[in-house]
Amino acid sequence: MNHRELRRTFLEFYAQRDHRVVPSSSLIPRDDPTMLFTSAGMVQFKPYWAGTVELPYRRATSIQKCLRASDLDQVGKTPRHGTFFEMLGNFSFGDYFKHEAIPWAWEYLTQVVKLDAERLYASVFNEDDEAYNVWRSKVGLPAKKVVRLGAKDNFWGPVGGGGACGPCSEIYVDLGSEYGCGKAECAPGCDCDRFSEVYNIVFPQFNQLADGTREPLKNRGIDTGMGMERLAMVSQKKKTIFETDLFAPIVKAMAKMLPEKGDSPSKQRVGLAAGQPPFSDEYKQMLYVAADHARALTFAIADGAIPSNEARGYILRSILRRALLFAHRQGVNEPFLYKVSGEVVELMRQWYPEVVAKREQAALIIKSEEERFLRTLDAGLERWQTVLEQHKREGLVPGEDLFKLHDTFGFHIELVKELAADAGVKLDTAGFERAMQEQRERSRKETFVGTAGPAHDGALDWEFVGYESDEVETEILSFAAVAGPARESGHVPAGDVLRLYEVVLEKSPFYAEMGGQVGDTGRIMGEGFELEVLSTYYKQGVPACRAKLVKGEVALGKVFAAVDKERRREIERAHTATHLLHAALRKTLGEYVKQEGSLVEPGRLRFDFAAFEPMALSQVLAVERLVYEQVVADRHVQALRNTPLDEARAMGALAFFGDQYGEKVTVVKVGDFSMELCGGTHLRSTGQIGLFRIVSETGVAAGIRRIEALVGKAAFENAASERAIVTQLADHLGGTEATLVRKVEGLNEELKRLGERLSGLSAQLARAAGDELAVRAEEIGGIKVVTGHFSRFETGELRLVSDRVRELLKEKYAGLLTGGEGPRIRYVVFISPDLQVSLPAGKLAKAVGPAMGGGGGGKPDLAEGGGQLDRLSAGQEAFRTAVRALAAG
RNA sequence: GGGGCUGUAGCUCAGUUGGGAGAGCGCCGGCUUUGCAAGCCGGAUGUCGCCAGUUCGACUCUGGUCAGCUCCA
Repeated sequence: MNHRELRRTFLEFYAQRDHRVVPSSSLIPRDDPTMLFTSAGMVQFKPYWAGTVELPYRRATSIQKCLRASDLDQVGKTPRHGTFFEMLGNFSFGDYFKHEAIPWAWEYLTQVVKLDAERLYASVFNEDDEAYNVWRSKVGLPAKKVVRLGAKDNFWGPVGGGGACGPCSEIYVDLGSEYGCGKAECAPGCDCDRFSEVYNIVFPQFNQLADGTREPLKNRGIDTGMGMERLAMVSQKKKTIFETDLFAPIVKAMAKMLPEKGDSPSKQRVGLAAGQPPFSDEYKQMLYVAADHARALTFAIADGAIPSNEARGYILRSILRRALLFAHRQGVNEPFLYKVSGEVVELMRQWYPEVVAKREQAALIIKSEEERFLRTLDAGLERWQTVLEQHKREGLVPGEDLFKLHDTFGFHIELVKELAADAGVKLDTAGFERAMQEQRERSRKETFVGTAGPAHDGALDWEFVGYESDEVETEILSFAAVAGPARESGHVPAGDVLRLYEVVLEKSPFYAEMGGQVGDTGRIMGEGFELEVLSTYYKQGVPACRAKLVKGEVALGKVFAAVDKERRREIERAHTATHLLHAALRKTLGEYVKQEGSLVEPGRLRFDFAAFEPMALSQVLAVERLVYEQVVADRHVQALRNTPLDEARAMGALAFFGDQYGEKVTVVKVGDFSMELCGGTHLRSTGQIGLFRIVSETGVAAGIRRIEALVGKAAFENAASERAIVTQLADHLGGTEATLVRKVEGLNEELKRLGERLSGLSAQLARAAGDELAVRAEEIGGIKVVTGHFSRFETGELRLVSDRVRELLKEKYAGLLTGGEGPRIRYVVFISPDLQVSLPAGKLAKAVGPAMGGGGGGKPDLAEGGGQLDRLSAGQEAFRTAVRALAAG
């Protein structure tokens, strides 16, 4: 079956069995900081087993985009490893269990995909007799084809920091003994490539808490995953996933597109253009690596990730770099992945409209990242050459240098190993590991590591009431003492305990950081105690207030909670303004403007969006004007809560980041100007924004622009201080505000003209002074000695004088010229070339300077220094004495 | 969050015991040529990332800071 049929038949198979077909969620998991990328099909369903949300359906099936970088170094080297993959899955939430899931999986593989049942095997968890019996009696597999395995292979999860987990049962395909290790005991679960796992059926039964303990799941059920790529591989009877129709068109297009270049190894390829390649193994590996990595990059970027130097972005960067390194070894030295990305889009456009929509942006981002890395690659290769020169003789490159290459130039040890093999030198890898270990410890030591335990057990019944109220009488449901970051706790006097707590309220008016809007601060007052709330954030799905105890002792029970109203209003100004800005950008630049990220703080906001080029000043002004119009029109801000997602879409509300929203959403409408999905807090009407000012428009990455703006009081202060500057400028320059610009331009020109005139005049004066000094030179023991003081000359002019004197006296001369009006003066000492060895100017200055109450130094022919005017004659005397001493011999 | 490297003309970069800011390309003007490619002559390019400190004197040394690259977390 081709990949189209596999997708269609799988979804149909389970749809016929009453499963809701759910679209793939974004590769970037919503509000789950423990995960960088969606790495399994079940990620979007995690809460359904936990029972923390209402179930919209009890059976679901999906084809989920996934990305795993954990086996990055295997990709391209083995038949079946990849970073990006599609996961086919069927799911049950408190509905059917092992008795249905196992036979269905078997039926799909044998009846629909028509895999040869003879080659299929099953595995179950050691202790799972139930699953074992289903395989034996219901499916009818003989005992020798059902293998019992340990927790390593057949106990699944949890994915991320915690959640659903349980035993699993897997279906393996025997690819044939030629793939195997040849050992007699080779069977499913063996490390070799013979038995390939295709269908993994997980039975989520437990909920794992952050501390590692497990409790029974509320909705036990089924969670399956079948890698699209491996399924295609066995269905299409290919040796590797890269030969399936998921990769072959990409690989083929790439082989055509890579140019024959210079004297690179790629030149040796024969028959490439015909697409019938006798590729070398290395070349083939490079194509596979690039095909996989281009898929990962294209999809991740389409979902909003951007290569960068941290966390998620860094994984993308590593992936991209790896592809380029493989290509580089094959003689490819220019950006090409971005073109491959286009092929990826072509192949997948039918199922993933989001990659089509973002294709230009993805290509742009990949290309600029490729260009950037090719530059560092050059710098690193240069560094490698110098290191190589230094250590070629002993034939061993020290660990420190290896670390440096890795640390500073991003040259992974694997790459350096290849380079070393070419150059015939060995590497001190032990020393390298030591240096890496040291760096790890340095980092760890400096990093603040989390707080003690969780402040609650995750089963609290709380409610956010901050949309309506700033203050509320409520209860503390749970609290726990926490350690502060090193900085926060650093100044606690010895013996005193820093009194920081995490507090969970039953009805909380405090907005917890989410969707770019920062968390609230405020106060919580209870019986005999008072807490100052420093920040509010979600911890395991529950809003927690981080608070400092300012009085008494914390206790559960009744409290009065009050948000810092003024600060909250400033935040809401920024948030409502963000919506206006977003809409104004779309009206000004075009509907293609897409929000990429946003930060909402008291009085200020940051808004990142996808755009192709910097905004013109006129566009910035147009956007500001549009926002202004909405502010003065005082539009009503309306929040439609609990709107079904489909309905919100139908209304035309802007939604971003794929489908990371729940089934019920809040739509925020500002008049008829803006409509977005948003869970944040807002003003009642736009007039409350007061003042909105864009303060910068910059680039943050290829294809991404960033606008920073101020609102309310901060905007007012900003305008006020600008006016103060303009007024001051006008005062100083003696013009009006209207003529300022012309005035400054004029001054600049005049300054330049005066400077030119001055340097011309000084040159003339210096020349004349030199003429006179040369004539007046006194003789000391055959050496022509020149001294002179010029109160209006600086060092530069003094040097010009000395140049003229040199020109006239030719040889056997020594000069000391001083300048400045005092009390501090400057001097230069100059010596003829024939005397520079016996009487270097630098040495002379060391004698003259101190004599004048200053210092000095310089080169043999010319030295400079400074001193006091009232000790000028002492300096000149010291100078003559030194010359006299030389003359005397 | 913690390290390392880099920051000099529009671009690519030189610039060591701290002591006159440079090269190539590009740009502007003129000349030469029927035109083009080019050639010749001349010219302007600069807060040496920013702020402090040390020093008689800082592109150079020290500290801080910002930006880019890179590694670790």
